[in-house]
Amino acid sequence: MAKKVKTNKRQVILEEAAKLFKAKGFSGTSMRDLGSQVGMEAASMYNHISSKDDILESICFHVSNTYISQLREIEQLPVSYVDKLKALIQLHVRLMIEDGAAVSVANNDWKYLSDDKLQQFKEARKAYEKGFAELIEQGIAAGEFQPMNVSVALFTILSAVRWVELWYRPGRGISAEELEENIMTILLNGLAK
Amino acid sequence: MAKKVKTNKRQVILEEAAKLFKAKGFSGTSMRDLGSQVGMEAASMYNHISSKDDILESICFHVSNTYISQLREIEQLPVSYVDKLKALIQLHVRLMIEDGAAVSVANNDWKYLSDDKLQQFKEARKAYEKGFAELIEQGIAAGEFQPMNVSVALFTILSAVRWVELWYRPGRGISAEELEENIMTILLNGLAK
DNA sequence: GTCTATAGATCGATAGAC
DNA sequence: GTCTATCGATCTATAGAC
Repeated sequence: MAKKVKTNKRQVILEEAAKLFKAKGFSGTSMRDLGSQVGMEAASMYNHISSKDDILESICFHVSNTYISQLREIEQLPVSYVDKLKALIQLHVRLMIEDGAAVSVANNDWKYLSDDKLQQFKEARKAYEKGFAELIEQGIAAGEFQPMNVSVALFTILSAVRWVELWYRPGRGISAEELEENIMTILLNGLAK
Repeated sequence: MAKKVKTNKRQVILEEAAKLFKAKGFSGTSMRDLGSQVGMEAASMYNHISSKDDILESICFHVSNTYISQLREIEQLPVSYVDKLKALIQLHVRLMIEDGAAVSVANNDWKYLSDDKLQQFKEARKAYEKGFAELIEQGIAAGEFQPMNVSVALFTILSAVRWVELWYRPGRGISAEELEENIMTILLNGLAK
């Protein structure tokens, strides 16, 4: 017997919630808003999720887990630091394009996580930033990058890829590949001639 | 008779509101929260402001007006395009450091502006981006910048300075000047050796 | 101009019928 | 598992005493 392809209703709720949270913020989105987007009464959703906080947690940790596991893979690649940095920039641009709403929520609404989950999320983010920073540090030590303040470099890179969330639309006349290339060129080679 | 130095209570409300909106978002901040921060009952603040939306509008348009008027000045300077770009990056870093809470609100909570004000704000932002983009375009035409996608360059620059809002603390062991220099170097010359 | 009290709307979440 | 109905809390804003 073929396994039933389960269109998990919880998953639908999480996806619509990410879109609404991105558009109106976690606090600005009511369970009634979300219900009408999902096609359900607010009360009915509680058969699939346990609370509004539950939704936020699922979205945020799904994103942070994805980033961290991908970083671990990139760290192990037998390539130059320049290529590792390129791979990371590519990762950010692609996650932003493929799962932009969830990434946006993890970037902007994580602060509404309840106490212990907030702590967990901050630690996950710190771990990610630490791994990323080490990669930059090693790249400088290896002579592949200019000597510079590692924190400034790290956050400049992380921020430079974040605007994709606010700006990118499929019909904008630029493909994901072109976008990655342009951003990488600016970050690696600079704007000046 | 000396003119009374007016410690405008409205101004205090706006400043505390910017801090709270930055920390908890516009929707996540209640008038009671704000009142207790200001040292007043929520109801009493309505003698100084007309609504919660009024507060948000004042903050957002104060910021957008500042950016636009400064851009107009920089446009008129008799210097190279590289120096104009440097002046703009400096402007962003300094406004972020000096008035970070308000800038943060204008960056993140403008979407809660009510209909007509939202329209106005979007137009102001578009005007700013247009002026900034033209500066990049002219710099490319003058041979000072690498030929590249102007929109990508614009938003990479704008984003690269935004993280300062999330990261900068006076005691972080880096001055505003060092910060500006580091960011300018990365954006103009790139990370690669 | 600040307060207490509260109107009126809306919030997250639950109870219980079906 | 979805609905209607509603609880109790909290929201913005106003009324009116002082």
